[in-house]
Amino acid sequence: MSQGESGIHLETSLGYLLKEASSALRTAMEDVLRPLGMTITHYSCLELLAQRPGLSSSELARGAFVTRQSMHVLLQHLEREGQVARPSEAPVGKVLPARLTPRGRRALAKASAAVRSVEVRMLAGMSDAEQAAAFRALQSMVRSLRDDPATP
Amino acid sequence: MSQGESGIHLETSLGYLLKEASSALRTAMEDVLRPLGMTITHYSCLELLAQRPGLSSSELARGAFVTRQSMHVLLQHLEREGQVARPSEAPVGKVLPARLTPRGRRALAKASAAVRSVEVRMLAGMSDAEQAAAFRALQSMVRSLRDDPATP
DNA sequence: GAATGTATGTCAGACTACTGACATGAGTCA
DNA sequence: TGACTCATGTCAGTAGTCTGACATACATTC
Repeated sequence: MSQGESGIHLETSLGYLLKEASSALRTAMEDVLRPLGMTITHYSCLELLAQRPGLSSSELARGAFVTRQSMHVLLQHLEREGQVARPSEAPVGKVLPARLTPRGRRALAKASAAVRSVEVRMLAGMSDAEQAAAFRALQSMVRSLRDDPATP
Repeated sequence: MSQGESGIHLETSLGYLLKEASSALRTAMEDVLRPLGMTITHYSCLELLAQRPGLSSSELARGAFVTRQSMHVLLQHLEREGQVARPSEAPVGKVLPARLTPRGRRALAKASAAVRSVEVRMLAGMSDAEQAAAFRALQSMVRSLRDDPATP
C-alpha cells in the first residue's frame, strides 16, 4: 500500500542517521570507559559536577539525559565509592548539592581524556566550518523538538 | 586544576550536543509511539522489515542498533502477537528470514505516520541546504568512529 | 577430508534505566 | 492564613537491553 510521503525512508532519514551516529558514539565511549570501570552516565555525572559543582540530583539527571530516579541510584553508588559527597541535610529546602571528592576527580581525569580522544576521532576529517554547521543544525533540531510538545 | 585541553567542555562539545539531540528525538518518538503500544525498537523492526523483507534477526538487530539477543526476544514477542512471521525451518543455513504479516503492516502504518510527524517537527525551520549539510556531517562522524576501532 | 574462522539462533542471568507513587519543602495567589 | 502548584528526594516494581555462553551452519584454508 502506498506508504508514500507519510512514511520514513531509512536511507535518507535524518532521524535514522542521528540515531546511528549517537549509537556509534555511545559504543565508542563505552569501549574506552569500560576499561576504567565506568559507564557513560557515570562519566557524565562526574563531568557535570566538575564543571558545575553543587548541582542537585535532579539537575544532574537533566544534564545526563536520564530520569532523576536513575541518577538517584547512581549517586548512592558513587557516594559509597567515595567519588561524590553530599551533605546529610539540605542547606535549604530538600535540595542536596553534590560535589566531587579528590577520588572522584582522579577517576574523572582519566575518563575525560579518554572521552576527549573519542570526540577528536569523531571529528577527524571535518573542517571547523563543517563542525559549526553541524552544531547549529543539531541545536535547531533540539529546539524544534522541545518547543512543540507532541501535537496531539 | 588545569583540565585544559584534555577535557570536554559541555557547552561547546559536539558529542554532548549529539547526545542531547538523540535524547530529545528518542523522547519525542516514545511520546507518540506509547499510545500505540509500541517501543522505538519495536517500530524500527517493523519499518526495517517493510523496506527490506526477509531480513534475519541479526540483520534486524544491526539495523535497529541493538544486540541480536535483544532483537531475538523482541521477535519472539512479535511472532506471538502475529505482527511478524518466520518459517519454522531455515531455508538455508540457520538464517530465518522474517516478514511482516498484514497485522504487522497495519500496526506499522500508524506508527510510521506518527514518527514521520516527529521528524517533520524536528526539521522545521531548517532549509534543505542545512539538512543536507547536517546529513553529510553525521555521515562523516559515523564513518570516522567506525573506521578506527579505539586507538589504544 | 580435517581444521579453522566467522556468523547465526538461542538460552540464561545481570544490569540499567524507566514508570508509578508518595511525602516534603518552596513559591504563588486568592 | 490556607489552597494550590511545582520541583525535589526517595522507595518499589517493571521492562528493555546487555554480557556471557553454547550449539550449529557455512566458507576458507591447509
